[in-house]
Amino acid sequence: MPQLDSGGGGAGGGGDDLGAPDELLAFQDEGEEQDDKNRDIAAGPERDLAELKSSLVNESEGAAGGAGIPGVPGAGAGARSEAEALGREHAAQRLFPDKLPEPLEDGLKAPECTSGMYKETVYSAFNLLMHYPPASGAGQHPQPQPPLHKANQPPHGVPQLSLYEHFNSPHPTPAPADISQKQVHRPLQTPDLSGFYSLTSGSMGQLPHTVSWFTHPSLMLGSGVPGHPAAIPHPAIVPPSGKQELQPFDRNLKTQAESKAEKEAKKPTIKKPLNAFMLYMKEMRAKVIAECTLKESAAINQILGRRWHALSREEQAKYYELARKERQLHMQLYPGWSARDNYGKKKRRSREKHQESTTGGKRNAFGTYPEKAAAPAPFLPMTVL
DNA sequence: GAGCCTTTGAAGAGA
DNA sequence: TCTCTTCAAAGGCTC
Repeated sequence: MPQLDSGGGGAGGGGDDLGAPDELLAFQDEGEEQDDKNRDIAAGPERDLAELKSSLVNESEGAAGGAGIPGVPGAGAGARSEAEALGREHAAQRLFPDKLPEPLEDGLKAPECTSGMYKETVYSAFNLLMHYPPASGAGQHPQPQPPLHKANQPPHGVPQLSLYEHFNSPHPTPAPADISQKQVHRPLQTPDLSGFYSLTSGSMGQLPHTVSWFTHPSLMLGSGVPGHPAAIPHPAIVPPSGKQELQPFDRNLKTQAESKAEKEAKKPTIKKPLNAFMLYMKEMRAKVIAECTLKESAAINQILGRRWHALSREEQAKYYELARKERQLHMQLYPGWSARDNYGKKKRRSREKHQESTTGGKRNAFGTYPEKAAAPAPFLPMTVL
């Protein structure tokens, strides 16, 4: 479905039915955009890069002055020209030292961006893709391959693995314990995990073998992994708000309705599978941070967004395919899960507040600022005054 | 400490 | 069917 081969890539070949139409659409669109993209890359990348760089300079270096206000379009534009002048010379080199196919050329780094900060142990695209087979046959499951790097160890020390990484890691054992410290709910952990890790596919039949060591209450209830004695969650599962559960004696104080509501609220959240860009971002974030000594995710994401567009079709196809695999795996792990489950949980933002204050200027989900701001909000329960 | 910012893509909701 | 909205990650920042 995801026509990954159509682009002459060869990265595809997955024959699954879970391909998202978006991929095809994306590529179709890019078929046209690609020209622009290539033109962009070939003709004037430095200009764009310089602009981006300058804005980043404003944000990162000039943050104290408050000249660059992240999130406010046009903010810091005054300082931009100055920064442009300063940064134009180095921008392209510094931000995009990779005119070559990016993810696989870690060895090339702009000198000014490699001030000893870059560490190849950080999750890199290479690392991720090493777990991802070249799709030699349709319907085949990926064979775990030895990673080039020893560990996926982000700077903060907590392994951040995608589903695919997680389940295909040849050394999955330590991950759950570490992850659980930060973001994973561990409902039924037993001390006898070592043997559990080594379980073979068994009932999980078609999943990679490493999947089997993972179970979760939701899984055990609904995914055909009945009777597993222990649960080892994976990165997609986090406790709500990352908070500790109430102690039993606390619960006794609650009314039944309250406890029920609480119980509902305390259900571990199953996160959405990462899309292609998210996977790409996760891979390249550390690299950008290292190269440009940036830490603000907003700025980093801007860079990554541009880099994403600068990627070749084949390179993007890798991530689309990877994302498709993640979705497939996610689907298998949580058959009953729907994105609806998390809908509205996170963003209870005061949209009314925003609309009141920025009528006409609020950025929509597509990152643009629609002129017709008077468009009626589909649901605004609080607008009754 | 919750939420914002910023990106793209997937998917849900509603017209 | 189309448009709009929300959520995925991330970490500094603001209130």
